[in-house]
Amino acid sequence: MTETGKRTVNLQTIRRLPAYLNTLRRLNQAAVEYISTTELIAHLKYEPVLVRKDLASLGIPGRQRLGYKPDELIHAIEEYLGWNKDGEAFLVGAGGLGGALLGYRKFAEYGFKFVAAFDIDPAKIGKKLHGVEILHVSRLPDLAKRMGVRIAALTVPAEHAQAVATMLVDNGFFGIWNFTSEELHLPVDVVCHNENLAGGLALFTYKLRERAAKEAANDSSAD
Amino acid sequence: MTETGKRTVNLQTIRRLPAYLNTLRRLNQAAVEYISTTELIAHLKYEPVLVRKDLASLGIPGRQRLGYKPDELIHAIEEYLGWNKDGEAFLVGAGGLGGALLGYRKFAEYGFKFVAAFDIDPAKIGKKLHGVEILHVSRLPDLAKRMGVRIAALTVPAEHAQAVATMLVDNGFFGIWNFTSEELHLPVDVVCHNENLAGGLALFTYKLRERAAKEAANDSSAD
DNA sequence: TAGATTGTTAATCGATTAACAATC
DNA sequence: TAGATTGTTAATCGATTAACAATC
Repeated sequence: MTETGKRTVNLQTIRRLPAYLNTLRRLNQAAVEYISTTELIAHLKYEPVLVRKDLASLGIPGRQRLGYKPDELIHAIEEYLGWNKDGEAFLVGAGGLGGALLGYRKFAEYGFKFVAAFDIDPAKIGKKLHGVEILHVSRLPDLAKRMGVRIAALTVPAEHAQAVATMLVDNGFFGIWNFTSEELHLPVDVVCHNENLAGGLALFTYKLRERAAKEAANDSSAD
Repeated sequence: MTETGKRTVNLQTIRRLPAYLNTLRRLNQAAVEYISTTELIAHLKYEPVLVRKDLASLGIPGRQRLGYKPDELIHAIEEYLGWNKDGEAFLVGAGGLGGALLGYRKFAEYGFKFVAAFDIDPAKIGKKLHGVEILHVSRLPDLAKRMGVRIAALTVPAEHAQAVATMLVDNGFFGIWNFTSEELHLPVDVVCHNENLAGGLALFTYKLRERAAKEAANDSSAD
């Protein structure tokens, strides 16, 4: 029974950690010695208990009446997420979304970096986008081997997603951050995380309709 | 008691609906008369029960032994999400991510359209990005009124997010699709949906670390 | 001491999955 | 009829919230 007991990581906690990290870093510049959940929720709008539970899972203790030491928390979050050591990834598909990701400044703060970008469009090859050179996909296998990169963000058109993903896996990649709307079929030991923009839009428009319905109900009851 | 009973919308179902919509549309081109959950899960990898529950919430019935009529489902999903009538929105912040959203083809399929984009960078004003003209933010209030647009996607730098959001609300906007890492403080009747890219990265890198840990465990037990 | 806070255990809520009945 | 499927009710799982004890 090699370490089988502790199975309870809250995935939503992990989703929230970067938000804590952002606010903590900002507040830390003011060089405060302690920060309480009360202060945190003034910026993030979570329930106080939720924050304390989230922070508790980092394993670093707060001090009653005072709160937590911000830099301790910051380190603990970075450690927990593995954002303390630099992660290098390839970007495949240097279109609109791909370009946006290459230009996304915050990644540097999170210890994440795109070291090369790939495309098949001859017009793009050889050009630089936000300081990252765009290469032809045919060069990917060789470069991946030489640079030891085995993680990639996938921002190709949906119809090529599966083929490109398979190619990546065949070349030893074991982590794919999938920004396409395609559900990828991959070996079980490959980590794949789907971003799903359409799902976000669905939720947003649904909330809008709900609001509209509520408003209509109020209007009719008001006369 | 005006219609208070039925409070149980599954938000995760809503998130998944676009995935069904995509596959259904594609399969519908093959002009099949019926499609079963068995066929759907060959493309999407959800549990069969989950699919049936999701589809059940649309209120349209399937036929035993056969499945569902794809075009019926398509219409029902569009209706359910409000994607049958065109939604017009402004985009505020024509940087990398903003540009990517303007160029995102799928939005058209979802009945969603950006009719104007705004920025403060003089170098961008007047130019067109993916067919959408970029205007100075100062023109936003007037245009919003004239065009009747009250929904916006927010892709400005984090430090301006709150100010711009407040400005939007002051000008009658009631829907904000927030792509910044900032948690916005807005009146309760304003619908705000956060996209949170950093949270996605956190989840992805966490899964990667988990995989690495598992692999290390396997390696040591293998010798 | 009184009060603000952490931190934990139990209760609740929401979503998924299991079991199975219904039926074409 | 047998078999594949829909569709529903109950069980389970995971995450949030409520209640409260501990303490500086």
